[in-house]
Amino acid sequence: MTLMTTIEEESVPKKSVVIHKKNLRLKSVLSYLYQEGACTLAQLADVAHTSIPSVTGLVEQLMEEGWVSSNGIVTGNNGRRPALFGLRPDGHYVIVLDSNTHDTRLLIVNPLRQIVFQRTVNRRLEDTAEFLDFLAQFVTETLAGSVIPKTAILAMGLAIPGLIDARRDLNLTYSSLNPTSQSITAWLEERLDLPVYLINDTKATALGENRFGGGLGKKHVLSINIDWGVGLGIILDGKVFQGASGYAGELGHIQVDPDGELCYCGKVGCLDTITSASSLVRRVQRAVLDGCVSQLAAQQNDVSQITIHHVIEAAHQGDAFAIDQLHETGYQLGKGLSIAINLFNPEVIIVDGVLAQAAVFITNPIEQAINKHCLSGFRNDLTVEVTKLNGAAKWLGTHAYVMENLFADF
Amino acid sequence: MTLMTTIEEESVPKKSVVIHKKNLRLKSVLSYLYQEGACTLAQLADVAHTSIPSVTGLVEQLMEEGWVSSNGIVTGNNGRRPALFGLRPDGHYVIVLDSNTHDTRLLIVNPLRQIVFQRTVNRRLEDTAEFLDFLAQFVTETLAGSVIPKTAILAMGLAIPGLIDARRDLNLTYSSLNPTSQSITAWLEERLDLPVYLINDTKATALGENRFGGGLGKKHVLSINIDWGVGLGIILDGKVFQGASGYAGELGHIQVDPDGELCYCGKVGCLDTITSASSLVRRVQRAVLDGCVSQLAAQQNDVSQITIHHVIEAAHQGDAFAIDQLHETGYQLGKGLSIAINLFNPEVIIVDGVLAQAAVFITNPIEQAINKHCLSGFRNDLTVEVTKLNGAAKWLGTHAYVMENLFADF
DNA sequence: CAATGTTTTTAAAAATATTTATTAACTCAG
DNA sequence: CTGAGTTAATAAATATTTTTAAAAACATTG
Repeated sequence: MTLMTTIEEESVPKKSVVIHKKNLRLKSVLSYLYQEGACTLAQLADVAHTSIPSVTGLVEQLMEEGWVSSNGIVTGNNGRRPALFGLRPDGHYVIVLDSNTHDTRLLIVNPLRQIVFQRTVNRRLEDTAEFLDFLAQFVTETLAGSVIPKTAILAMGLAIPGLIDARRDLNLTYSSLNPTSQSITAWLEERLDLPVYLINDTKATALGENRFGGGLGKKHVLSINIDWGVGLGIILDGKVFQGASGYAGELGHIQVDPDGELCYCGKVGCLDTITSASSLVRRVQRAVLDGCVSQLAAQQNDVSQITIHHVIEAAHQGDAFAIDQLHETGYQLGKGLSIAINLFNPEVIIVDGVLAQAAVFITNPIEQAINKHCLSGFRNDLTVEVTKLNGAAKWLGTHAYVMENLFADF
Repeated sequence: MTLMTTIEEESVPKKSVVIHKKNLRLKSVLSYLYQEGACTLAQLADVAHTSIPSVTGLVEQLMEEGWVSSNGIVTGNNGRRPALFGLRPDGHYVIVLDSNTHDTRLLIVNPLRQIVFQRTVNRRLEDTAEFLDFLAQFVTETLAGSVIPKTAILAMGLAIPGLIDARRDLNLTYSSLNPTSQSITAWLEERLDLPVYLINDTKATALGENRFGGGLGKKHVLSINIDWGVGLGIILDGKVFQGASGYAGELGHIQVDPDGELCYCGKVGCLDTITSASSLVRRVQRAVLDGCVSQLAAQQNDVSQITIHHVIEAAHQGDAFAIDQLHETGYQLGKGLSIAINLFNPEVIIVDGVLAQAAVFITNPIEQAINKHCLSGFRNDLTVEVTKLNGAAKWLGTHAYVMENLFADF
């Protein structure tokens, strides 16, 4: 599947510099249009570092290829109004597949980041070889049943949790997923006949926040995803930071308590064991059994029914016990985050995941811990925010990851 | 002071794209020549993404401006031998000023990274307003006494320890250094009539290692500098990582022991209090007083004479006590480093500073700790090395920092 | 030692991009 | 509602860069 009419000749071994430069300009035009929406030729000439006549030619080419369409004109300005150009919403769809510990979700997203099709299935990510089969089948089936023709789909992005080897596209945590002699992406690409991009879910969330959420325009962003564990997504210099192998950001498994609980990773006293949403719920359940004073005590006869949502709900209603519990988790999390802050010196920290709904009940204790455990210099340039994307950060980030990689491959 | 005959016109508000592109090409040619030494036109055309006739023009221009000279021809190859071009060693000198807790050192370095003049004065970095005066005077005096004309000097790089605000060029640790209403660099620039670049010493060391030492060609490098404290220098994507404000990499002040010693930073149980060379010496001195079995016990009547060099020397001679002490420091350091590894997922860790002389006596325990505290994925792609630059990493890195910034400003 | 093959350099031609100038579209004031 | 003032798009002219071709420099080999 070709991305676009390649400018390249058939049998030229070394890419000519003029083609290389033209591709570079096409890439920056498309990236800019993707990020900013409709733009004028002047703006595009600016970002592509070229002249208006040149960029006019590029845009014409992209219009012929179905990427771009004329998109009205600017109003209100003085003088002649510039024409606007933007990505076309039809065609060039990307599949975003999000498989996590709750369910599996497939989105078909257009270049304007609108969801044109959506399907969720109640099957959670499993550490089995069959699960990849399921994913491939799920995609194939869904596509067969949808009105969107396969040829209109450009690529797929797969966001999953776990330690992902970004060079070999393997998942070290859910290692049964890895095909015997191939990468996850190569396996899926073969089955689906589509370019596939693999990204860790937390990294996708961070990218989504950086491109379209609270971290918009910021260079260095940390995003924490509090769910089963604590995931840290890192944006440095406006790019997803992967590290040498793709494992960067394992905050959940740094040791914070040498005498702590045994973590599922095999080590002792990991941050995960203290500050994840699941450990919070476990603590609450135990306390309710022990007869604590709280509206959550109403569930005393079946504490297993208590979920993180109940705790957050209770806190919002003023339940002191719930607030204290969230405070404790937030404070411990903030302590762990302080380490990351000392090392990364970020501009924003964005709280994502289920605990984001706890709003100030989680950000306040985090800030408190940061104030105590970081030098003042770090704090002055730092804000702690809760996501405003309402859970969309992950798929938005996955989509952006796919699109930006596609553009980069020109 | 102009870097080179600017191609820019006098009163053009918006830089024309053709000038911008030419400057970009000049920059990549100069950077490449600086990094690689002598090159052929074909190589330069390659890195500048342009044609050979074009790069020939650029090189001719740089030769006229005194940057570049013809540098012999390649021998041995088949076919016509290409001419080599390289930076000229005369002129375009850069002053490297290194002020630390031991002494203050001034180097004049040519574009080939050869030291053409050197002067060390036995005055250590002080947290006083007068110290900046001293630095300026030291530079002025030295220049006046040297045969190198002031006009041949392009810029100065100042490497100092401490938390440096890279956007405002202030030192938060040695805060008395900061001029009342200016940055450190602006103040020095005014006094010396030279562009001045400020860089944290550990970051300079990391850059030196990445460009010319063990981290050569690697993308993600951590360099630890063990001296009075523990400094972590971070190279990500081949660039010095500064973070939002320039504070990135404060490994020394993450809390590793909540019940530990009080650190000079005001917090408790910082890594610095456990793993710095100075704390190691303190522990050794105490043990010697307590009558431990070691060749170091010979100094029992005046333990204050025992330095880190004695301990390392003893270890190399097989002294079990010294080896144990180094092991303990290395292991604790490795534990702290494991956190940074979990977050940065680097390719190499390079040990610098006085403890580098301890060689395997320090790297072995570090590796041991990493093996215990990091997931296997991280370890597989990671090596721990001792610097091979013999203490030159810092000034080499400072020089590279200045040169690369100068080129970038074209 | 000349012929052949290889690679760099230089020169001329072709392609491409940028500037400048012109035309078009539109406000707003009088 | 007309003309001055603005800004955008287009066209023509200019400049630059790349490509292609030819020449030069050198090694190898029969």
